[in-house]
Amino acid sequence: MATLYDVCKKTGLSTATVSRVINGSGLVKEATRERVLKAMKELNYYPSHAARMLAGSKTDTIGVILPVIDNGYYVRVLRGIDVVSTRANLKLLISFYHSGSDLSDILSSLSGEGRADALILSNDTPLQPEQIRKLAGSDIPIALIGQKHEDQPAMDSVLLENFQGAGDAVKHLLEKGPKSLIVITGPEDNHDSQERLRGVRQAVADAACDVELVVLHGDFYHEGGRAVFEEYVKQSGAFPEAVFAFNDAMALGVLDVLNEASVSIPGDVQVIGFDNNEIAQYIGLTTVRVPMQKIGEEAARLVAERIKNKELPAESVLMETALVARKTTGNGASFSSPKM
Amino acid sequence: MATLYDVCKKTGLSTATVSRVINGSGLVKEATRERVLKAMKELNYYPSHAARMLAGSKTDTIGVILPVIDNGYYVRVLRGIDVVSTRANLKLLISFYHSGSDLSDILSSLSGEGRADALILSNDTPLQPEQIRKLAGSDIPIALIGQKHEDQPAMDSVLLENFQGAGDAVKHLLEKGPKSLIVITGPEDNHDSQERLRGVRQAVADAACDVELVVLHGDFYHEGGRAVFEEYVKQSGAFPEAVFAFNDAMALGVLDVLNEASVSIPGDVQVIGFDNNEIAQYIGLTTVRVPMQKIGEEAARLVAERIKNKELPAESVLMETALVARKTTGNGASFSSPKM
DNA sequence: TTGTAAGCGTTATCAC
DNA sequence: GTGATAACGCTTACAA
Repeated sequence: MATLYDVCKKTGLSTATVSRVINGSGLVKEATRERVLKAMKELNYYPSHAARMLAGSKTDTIGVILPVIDNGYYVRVLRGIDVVSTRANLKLLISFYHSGSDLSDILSSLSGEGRADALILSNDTPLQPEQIRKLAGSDIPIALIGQKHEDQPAMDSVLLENFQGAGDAVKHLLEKGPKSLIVITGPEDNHDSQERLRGVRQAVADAACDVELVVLHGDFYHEGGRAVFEEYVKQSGAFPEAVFAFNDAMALGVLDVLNEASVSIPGDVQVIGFDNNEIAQYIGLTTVRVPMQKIGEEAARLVAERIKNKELPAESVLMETALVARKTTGNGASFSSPKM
Repeated sequence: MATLYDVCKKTGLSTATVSRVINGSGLVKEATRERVLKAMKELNYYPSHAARMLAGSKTDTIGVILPVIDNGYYVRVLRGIDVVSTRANLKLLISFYHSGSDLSDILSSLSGEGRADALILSNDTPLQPEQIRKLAGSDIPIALIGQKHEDQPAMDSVLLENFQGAGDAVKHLLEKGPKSLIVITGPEDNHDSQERLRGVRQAVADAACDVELVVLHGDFYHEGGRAVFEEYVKQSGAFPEAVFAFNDAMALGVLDVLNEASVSIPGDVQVIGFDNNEIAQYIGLTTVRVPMQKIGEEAARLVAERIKNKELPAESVLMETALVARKTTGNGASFSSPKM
């Protein structure tokens, strides 16, 4: 591997000058510049990332921490992060965590060992913002996705318009004047879920009609949604007229139950999900669109800016959601299950 | 940030000794060891990754290069890579490329700048293995996914049993004795697609029946599959009795056309895809399962081993595929489109 | 505009 | 077992 010294030798210049042309910093005569560039090409020289990190104390790397991906959601977020960080010439060091992994280990190796200049941390973390800040050290910029934080320094967040989105969903459902409305939430400590529930309550109150609102506690999983809904149906002995699941996966579980009982959708029961995932689009599930890629883009933008200027005030970006009305609430052709 | 020196100061030991306990290398008296460990905790010391890289010339990082993910396929592969690399204490530096990005840039920054100890490169690369090797330098271990290579040093590969899988699909289709069989391939230069086509031809020959085999050229995309099939139907003025699309996305395109024409599936037309993606599972598309996560695991295993021992002979792992018979070929309940 | 030289925080080779 | 000390390949004041 050719080193900076080799380039110096070949050009007869000092390390300082060669370094300057590599970094585009400082003033260098154009002729010199070209001489250096030429030598670099000829020697097939690439600056050692390790040495630059050590001497310059920056890594050009963003550490990304995501929950284990298998639902297609975080892939899109990741894609957004990638788009922006590539543009900013930042590499992505990615860690996935699941219930078994120790998040503090990940944080310390990313931040403590200095492998990254900034962190993007997605929601569903078992840690509170304060703990994250403590574990990651006080210096590194952090962007939190889907997690609220109160006054942590150098900590940005990308939030979702959950309240609004959930409200829209409920309004849409109430248009047909159902007597009962079931909502199926996510995990109790999930911020998104909490906000959605607030939105639901508000919308029901605003509607000033007398639907019966029933809140069922789900877990954001298909099977979980199915189970909790099935249980409810069994208990109550009847189907509700409207169901709003706080994500698409659970809505699919609800559809399973409905289809198995040959209930007409949306004739007898309307169903709405949240996310607008691939299957929702494919089968025509009415849902609330989440701009996943944009979320990633914003998170990356925030940390990229904060890397350049650490003094920036903490920013909190709110991402828009939008109701996508489809067949399961009576828009377009009638819904027919793919799972007969 | 506390440094090694701080630990030395605090313990009265030399850098050599402290370094030894950090790395678990060399002999250190147990009492000393504990003293050091204690000091590290107290100082909240983490070894600088940059310095270790520079001095030790290893990065503990695998560079992963994947096509832009939006089909859920590579997420699963990534998950597999993650599982194994986490276990081996290797971090993942991930780059996505798309037609617009310059793969050679990615390779040089990962390998040339020494950011990674090994590379995992997924298929659909515009580059040949020889070019990849050249760009990445001759030293770094590389595992190729889904790409054959001839005798590149320190280059492993993870291949798929495409031939077999495609053959199984065809056999399954021919059981009902269709008069015509359409296959829709991927891009012409795609290795997987080529092998699948070989498998198809062989199976048709072996069957020794007189199906008419028609090969349509697709692109692995839903819309592309739909378009090419629609065109065929228009030209021929009739529906074939069996369709084998070389991935699930295109098979969904075929189903679109069939459903719009209210053709009975599998009564009139049988359809098979390839991949076993989420939608295929959901709607009951017969397909060939690809062990995506296992592919990632194998790739990571290969490079992890090669990092430890560069002299290992090049290895080529063949991953099993398996036919998953579902409704679109008459298994289970009859198929009914979700997209009426 | 260019050069000198002092770090950056480890690892590893020798000695002791 | 432990300690000096020389790399590792760059960045960046400070000089010139």
